[in-house]
Amino acid sequence: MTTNSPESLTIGRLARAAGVGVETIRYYQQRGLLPVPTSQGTFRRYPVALTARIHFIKRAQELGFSLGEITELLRLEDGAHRSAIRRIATDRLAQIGKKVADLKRMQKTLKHLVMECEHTRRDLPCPIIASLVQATGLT
Amino acid sequence: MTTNSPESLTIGRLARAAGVGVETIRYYQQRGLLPVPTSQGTFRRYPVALTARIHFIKRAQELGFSLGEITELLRLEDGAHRSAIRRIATDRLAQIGKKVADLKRMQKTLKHLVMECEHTRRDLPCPIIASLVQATGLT
DNA sequence: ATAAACTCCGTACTCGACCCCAGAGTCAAG
DNA sequence: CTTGACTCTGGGGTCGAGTACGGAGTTTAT
Repeated sequence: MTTNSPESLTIGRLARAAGVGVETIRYYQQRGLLPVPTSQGTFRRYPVALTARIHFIKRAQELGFSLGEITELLRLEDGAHRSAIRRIATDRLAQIGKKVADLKRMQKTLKHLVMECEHTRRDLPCPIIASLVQATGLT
Repeated sequence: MTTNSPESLTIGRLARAAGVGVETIRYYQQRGLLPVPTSQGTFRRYPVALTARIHFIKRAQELGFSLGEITELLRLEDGAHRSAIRRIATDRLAQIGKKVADLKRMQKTLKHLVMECEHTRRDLPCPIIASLVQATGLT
């Protein structure tokens, strides 16, 4: 009996099908993102459809959602609670906006410092270090 | 006799002076960012000047440098190796640029999805969920 | 003189998203 | 039927930047 029913996969095959590691699947089970099938043999069998769920998770991660937020999204997966879903997305957007602003501020300052450093005479103190030392005289 | 020699502080006073926790100082010592004074009594005494060093660290962190990078910067603190310092800074700039690009991509996709979701009829599936379920239609 | 506050030391825990390992059992192919 | 690839359970480790804790000793203020 080659139990090659295309309906169900072992965890390893599911992992390969979904492009993740076996440990990732176990971890998602632990976190409640994936169901743990009741094993009828010694080994558990996973419906092929779970690959779609894993892809969902991965795509959501690419958009920067945490596994906690993704758990929420999966709970609302039927799409019935649109406003709740939108809230999760807009919260995330706010986080992203804040982070981008922070990074741009850093970027601006650093760019400025690097340029200054490139154009300051060698016998003067490095402006990058100087700006970090700032008011208080270090060294 | 108030033994308030203004030259040296206990770790707690140094921490308060620098605006960090005592544990942070110990952690920085462990990481080699701060020297461990040889204690002449039972308790160690810290020169006031160390507050400047801690401020240096904190300001560098605000620019997004990791403690590892800051260790490097402190090693080059004399400002003699300007090109090495610039390399650290430009490396960091590259990281920031990459991160900003990533975040903007996410932001764009998410904004688009939220807008779509707001303007799609209630009887149709939520576009946010739909986009996660389906194959990657994201940039 | 006594209590509060502090210091030292070491260890362990936090968060997030996993990865790696060991040992025992099991399944599928040749 | 053997071999090798797989699965199960359970636990530990990783990274970064700290935070928390516990107990013993010490200093300081009253």
